[in-house]
Amino acid sequence: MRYPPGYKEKKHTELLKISGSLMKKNGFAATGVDTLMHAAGMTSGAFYSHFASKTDLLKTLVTSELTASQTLWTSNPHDTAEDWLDFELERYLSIQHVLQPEAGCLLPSLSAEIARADLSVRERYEQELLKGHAILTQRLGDENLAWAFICQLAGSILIARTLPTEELQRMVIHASKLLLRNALAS
Amino acid sequence: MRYPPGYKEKKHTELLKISGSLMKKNGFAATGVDTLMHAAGMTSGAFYSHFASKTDLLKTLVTSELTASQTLWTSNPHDTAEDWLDFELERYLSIQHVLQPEAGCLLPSLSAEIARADLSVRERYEQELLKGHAILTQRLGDENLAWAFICQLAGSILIARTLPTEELQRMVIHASKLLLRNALAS
DNA sequence: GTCTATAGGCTGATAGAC
DNA sequence: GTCTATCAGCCTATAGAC
Repeated sequence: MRYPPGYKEKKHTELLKISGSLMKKNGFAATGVDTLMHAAGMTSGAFYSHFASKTDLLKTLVTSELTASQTLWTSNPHDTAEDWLDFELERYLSIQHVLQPEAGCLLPSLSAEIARADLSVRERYEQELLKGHAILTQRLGDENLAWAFICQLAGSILIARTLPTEELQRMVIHASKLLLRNALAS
Repeated sequence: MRYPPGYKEKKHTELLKISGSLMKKNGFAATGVDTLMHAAGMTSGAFYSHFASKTDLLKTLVTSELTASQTLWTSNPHDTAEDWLDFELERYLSIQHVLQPEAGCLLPSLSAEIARADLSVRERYEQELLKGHAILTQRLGDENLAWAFICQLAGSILIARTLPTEELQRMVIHASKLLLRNALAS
């Protein structure tokens, strides 16, 4: 059977999208190659014509997911630093983000597993995180504040997701917004 | 073979200590029953005379680990709110805590997996987290600030651990300390 | 490029001897 | 209470047909 030109690239992109969703939702270790490929309408054997190993997928995923996040940030329509940041806070610290890890940021879902991964994965991650940090530093005018924002954002979604009631989840993201807005004002 | 009275309780406590270390270091899903039991000098069959299932271990672990963290907090020797908090910030946001997950807090290591666990696990987690939140609220005098602190602390250690160089790790925890100290002052 | 089939190993969990 | 032995199922990865 022949495949049209560009087919592999298209499938590759599709695999990254599907595996991103699955792994953010269920975890990297908990998501098997077979499960992933069947969700993409293929069988496990075809996985290795796209990725050298499961670790290679994680590496690729780190780049594609964090690049997508940066694109989201740069598509923020607001100009002034205050409006820009307010828009991002509302989007990131939303109950939707808490309830839908599969559609959300990589950081709260997969950071713990990335911290335990190969150096090559962490170096790729560092590279992308530094780009995000640079964008935020530009808006905040302060490198330290930018790092603290990243930690607060990821930490809030992470903790909110562990809690069993939406009431507490809302309390956590609300509290986090208050702290960050206060940090901006001072 | 007979076993002296209190032997099971002693082994049970030992198992919790060892499994806590292993799972904080390598992750819950990634740590098998066999690996865990051999680290404790036993074989896998004996696991099930201590815990009904692996999930049951996680549930028990949540209580024992977070209780231990609360004990640490309450053993803080300082009286005034400012000194008490400064002591905790220095202890939690230390490079040792970044480099030694096996000896550190459960939150940065296992929150993502707890968020994906059974409701029974998350309810147990909620119960303990609320106790910690209450302690912090008492010191900070503000419920929202207490939630935001918890998120910032866990998030900072989580993100720092993903980074490949100690230089960046130090930068992240330093930035986090600055934000929290600033929040205290205002 | 994807398929089926399969290898070898690890997983969580159980049964029965001691 | 812990042991050995074992189960069925899943895992990552590979070989070869189409």
